[in-house]
Amino acid sequence: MASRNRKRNVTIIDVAREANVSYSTVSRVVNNNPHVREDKRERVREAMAKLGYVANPLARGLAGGQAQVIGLLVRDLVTEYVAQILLGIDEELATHQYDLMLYTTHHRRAKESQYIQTLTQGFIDGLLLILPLDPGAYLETLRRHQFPYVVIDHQGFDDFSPTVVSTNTRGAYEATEYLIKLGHRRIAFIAGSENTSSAIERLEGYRAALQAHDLPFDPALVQSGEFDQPGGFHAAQKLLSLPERPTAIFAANDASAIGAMDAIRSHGLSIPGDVSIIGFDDIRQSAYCYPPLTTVRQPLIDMGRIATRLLMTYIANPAHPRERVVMNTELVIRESCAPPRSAGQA
Amino acid sequence: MASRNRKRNVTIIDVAREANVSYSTVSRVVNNNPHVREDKRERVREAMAKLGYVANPLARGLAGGQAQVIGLLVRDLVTEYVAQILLGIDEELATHQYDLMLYTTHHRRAKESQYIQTLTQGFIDGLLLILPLDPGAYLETLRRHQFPYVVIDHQGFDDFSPTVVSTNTRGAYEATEYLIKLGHRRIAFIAGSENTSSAIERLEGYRAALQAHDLPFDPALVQSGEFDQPGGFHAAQKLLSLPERPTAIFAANDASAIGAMDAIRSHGLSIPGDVSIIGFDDIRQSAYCYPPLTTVRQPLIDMGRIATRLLMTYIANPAHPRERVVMNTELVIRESCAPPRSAGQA
DNA sequence: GTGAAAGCGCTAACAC
DNA sequence: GTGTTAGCGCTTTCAC
Repeated sequence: MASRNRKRNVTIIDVAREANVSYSTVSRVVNNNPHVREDKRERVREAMAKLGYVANPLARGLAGGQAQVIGLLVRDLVTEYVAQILLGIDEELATHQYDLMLYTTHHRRAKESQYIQTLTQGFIDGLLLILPLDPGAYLETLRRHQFPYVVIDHQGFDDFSPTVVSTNTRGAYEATEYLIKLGHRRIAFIAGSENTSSAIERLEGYRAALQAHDLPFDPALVQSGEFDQPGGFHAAQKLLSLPERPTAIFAANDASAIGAMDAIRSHGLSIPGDVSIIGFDDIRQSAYCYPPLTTVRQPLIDMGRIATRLLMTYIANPAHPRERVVMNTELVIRESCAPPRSAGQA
Repeated sequence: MASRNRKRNVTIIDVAREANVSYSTVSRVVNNNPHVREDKRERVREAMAKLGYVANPLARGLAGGQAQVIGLLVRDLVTEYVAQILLGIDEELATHQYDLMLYTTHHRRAKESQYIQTLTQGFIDGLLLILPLDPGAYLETLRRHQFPYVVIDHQGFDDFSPTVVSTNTRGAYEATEYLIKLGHRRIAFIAGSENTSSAIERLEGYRAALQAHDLPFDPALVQSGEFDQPGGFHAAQKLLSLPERPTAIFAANDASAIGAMDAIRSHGLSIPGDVSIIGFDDIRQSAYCYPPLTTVRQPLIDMGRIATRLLMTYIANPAHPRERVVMNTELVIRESCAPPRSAGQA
């Protein structure tokens, strides 16, 4: 264990000596405590500037104050989905003088609760969770610790958690309805990872739209795509090998839609001529794939931003009532959908 | 300032009491210090397990130990380029029991040095820097503090810094040569942000290839694309308005290449029929844009991974000699390049 | 309003 | 090998 060769940094004590006050006064100034006379406050400020004082977040955290850091718990960093949310978080954070600690679970449940343990020790002041794997296991812990947190894109289970979600069901409904109105009758669905509520809700939206338009729900037309590109590819493979091939595919997210597009082409079929395809999320790739993907836009950046804003509120004011924010999705029509070849029959 | 309602966590002292040893012994066990008798070590381990002890990183850091956290200093999170490197870092970190602290400068130089100040206070054990803006200003500070760090994708300025880079010059040379061999004579270059060494080196590679093949260097054919999509778009606009239009464009990165593709199409030109285009990086979008982009692949994930591995080495062994790792680039041929229409003349 | 002093949980000398 | 103890830099009572 190599010993740290840390040069002594300027501490609160140096500042106190320079300003000729006790060091608790310096602490008060640093923390904007109003009980300091104006002239002293000024003197301290000058001393801080002169010495180039920077608070030590470690010491602050340890002593029970704010570390000025929030944590972000995610499954992985691979997806554009997470990247976009992260973008929003980061942007918002910049205006709050907070830093970000990244906790990646790499899809292992055990890691989630393990992290939560460390977290509540003062290293971070609050926690953002994107699409948690198994929240039941530890949201309770967070609440008991009165630890500020906000969940992004997860609902169900738990009605007490502050959450930012989007209108998954309605978005899926609209996407499916769009295909129906184009004249499609055999519409397949590439589902997301089971037991994520967004996946479940999108499936619900799909079924609801079918039902509303008196179309039968055929379980054979639903394949899991695991929310990723390879998953979408394989799901589409199966769907396209069906005796009665679907004329349109609705994928539960863009990543699996893009995988599905590969599969469609590898079957020698054209998009949207032979098969229409629609996704969900509107990640950057979707506008640039070929043909540009029609999709349900989820305001990911805003979701990250708003979740962060909520968290900041809860940190500043622990008594603040916890909210649940629902963001609107929006159908973005590009070029991957067309009426089916047999549309005339409709 | 809301006071933290922190429930008392299990500390080293609780473990010591449970195991009936002094708490420095517990500390030794936690830190794998060999000077502990096996039976006591075992007893401590059991006590830790029983009580569910988790070390407090704050206290460890403060007391001069390792916080088990490394920092990552980046300009922004917007780009696939950074996202890919981050991916590699994250993957490698997972095998090391280290966590990641994210510092985003949002392109403001002042923030960079401000961060460095806080960093050297023990919050993190080491620092990774991606494409630093103004390293001269603080790499010296880091060195003086003997603070472990690794720079990704930056060279020049500074010969003492451990670095991971790729063969920018050679990659650009090969890309340009590829276009030349296809028969192109008027090859434009969309440059990256000035004063980043990778941008400079890619320009060098481009010039060197022209020279090697006895083609004149025409400054009018070089436009800055700022390494991003809008930048690439505007640069291409200018290039395509030139009296003698280039038949091929080499963009200093994929993001600007994709922007350029938009511009080419908006001029009513086809790719690669009228204009060939080649990029640099090989981000995910490149394989999925239309037509799929020929590009110079830079092993971004590996660069992140290797940089992290180096950093881990330096943290564990401060005396370890600092290295400079150069990663090979590779030409990835897809469908955005073809011989010029007038190739017969060549 | 302000200072003194007691921790926060831990590492690393230092004794034995 | 193992225990004792002095900090690390700060927040927060508690007196005055």
